Amino acid sequence: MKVSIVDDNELMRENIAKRISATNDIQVVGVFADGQYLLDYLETCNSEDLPDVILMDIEMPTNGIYTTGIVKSKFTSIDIIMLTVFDDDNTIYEAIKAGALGYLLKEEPSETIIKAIQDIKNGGSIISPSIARKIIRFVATPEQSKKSKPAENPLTKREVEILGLISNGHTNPQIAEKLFISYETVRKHVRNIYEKLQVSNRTSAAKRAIDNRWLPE
Amino acid sequence: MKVSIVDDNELMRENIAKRISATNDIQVVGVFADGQYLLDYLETCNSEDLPDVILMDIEMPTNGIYTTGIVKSKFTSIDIIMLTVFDDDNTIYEAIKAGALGYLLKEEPSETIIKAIQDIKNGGSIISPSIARKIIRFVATPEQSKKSKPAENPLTKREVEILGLISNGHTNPQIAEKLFISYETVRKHVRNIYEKLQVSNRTSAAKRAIDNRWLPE
DNA sequence: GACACAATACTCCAATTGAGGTATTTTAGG
DNA sequence: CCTAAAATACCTCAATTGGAGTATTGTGTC
Repeated sequence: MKVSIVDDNELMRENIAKRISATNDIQVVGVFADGQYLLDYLETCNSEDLPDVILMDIEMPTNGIYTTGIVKSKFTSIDIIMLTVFDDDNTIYEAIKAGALGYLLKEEPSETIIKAIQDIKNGGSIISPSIARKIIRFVATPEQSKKSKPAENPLTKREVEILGLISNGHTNPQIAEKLFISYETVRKHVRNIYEKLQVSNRTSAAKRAIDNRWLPE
Repeated sequence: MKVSIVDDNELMRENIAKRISATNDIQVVGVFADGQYLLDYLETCNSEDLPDVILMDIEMPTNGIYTTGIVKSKFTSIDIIMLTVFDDDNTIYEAIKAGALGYLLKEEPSETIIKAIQDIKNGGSIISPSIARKIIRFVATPEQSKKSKPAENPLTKREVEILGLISNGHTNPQIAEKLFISYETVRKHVRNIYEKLQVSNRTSAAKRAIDNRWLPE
């Protein structure tokens, strides 16, 4: 299996290369100090010479996340494992979005890196435990709480109900019919809604309701 | 470290118990055939006797995902590792949502299970490689493509611009002023929008625009 | 340069909406 | 039981909106 390594620290990349090439089914076919050097190299490669797996550092002039995105878009068969010291949520998230299939901290022992390379071509992903925990937390976080917290809803139950119908594009006569109340009553509710929300038309009110997730899905 | 095991297969749970209790910092303090039995046990426990970690199977009368949710809500200090044969996306996702911090397939060797138990109290998570791959794919999937694909946008650039202002609650006179065009022209655009979208009021039009993500964020 | 389409602008009419009231009946809590 | 809030209902007037036209001026493409 052909593996390339990208890391701006010379000692580190040579060290990793030596450690993993001791395994007989792994062959290091390229060691680069920057993402751009890797990209240049890949462009010159015959497809049969392309690496199967790339171990990618992040902090480089042409950074590893950007490089990962380019590699995955141009060479879909190459799998990428991030090998870095970064463990903040955003870096992890961006790396995965860019297409990384594994994420290891540099502190991992050689056997783990080697297992990651082998597993990745088998459809598996190896992730350092502390990184895995952060990814799990990310998945467990409800969609809406990732965004800003909604404002408190000052409306009554009936008002929310009517605002929901407004948001769906219903007119006042349609709402009256649907709720079995008079047209004038609907209008009164609507005006009360406007006053509470400090708006003066139904589209603004609908926007507030949607933005704040006041309406049931 | 105190570990409990929940699995409806007697052979399996005894087997796991024997394998992990060979490690001297792990002590099996409860083995249950169903989630409900575990919950009953936890209720009777003094807090100092509660397990630190639970290995949880999924397929049981009181299923493991439900049980996980209850345990995490009542006993926040207990960490839960799923130990199961299920590897479908939805089961994994639901387990994580319920609060599982680790996810292992039953095929994993004893050392991996033991390492998972030790790591979890250290702030790490161990996930079987094939499961990890699926979680990574999940995180990498763009938010919107998890939902239905948006319809093709039949509107012109100017129409989209105006629909955007409508969606923000602007009136036609306000839009006219903002775009330096006449009020009557705005109304013409708006009517063209309605015709193309087959709607007859601005709130419906705004809803379509938002639902289909036609507007820039 | 011809042609389609987008963008601009206007008129007229009817329906809906927004803003200001008042008033009665339910509902929920103390 | 009493009271406050919510829900109901109605009136009036002005502004905005929606629907139906017509017409002129870019703009880009073949």
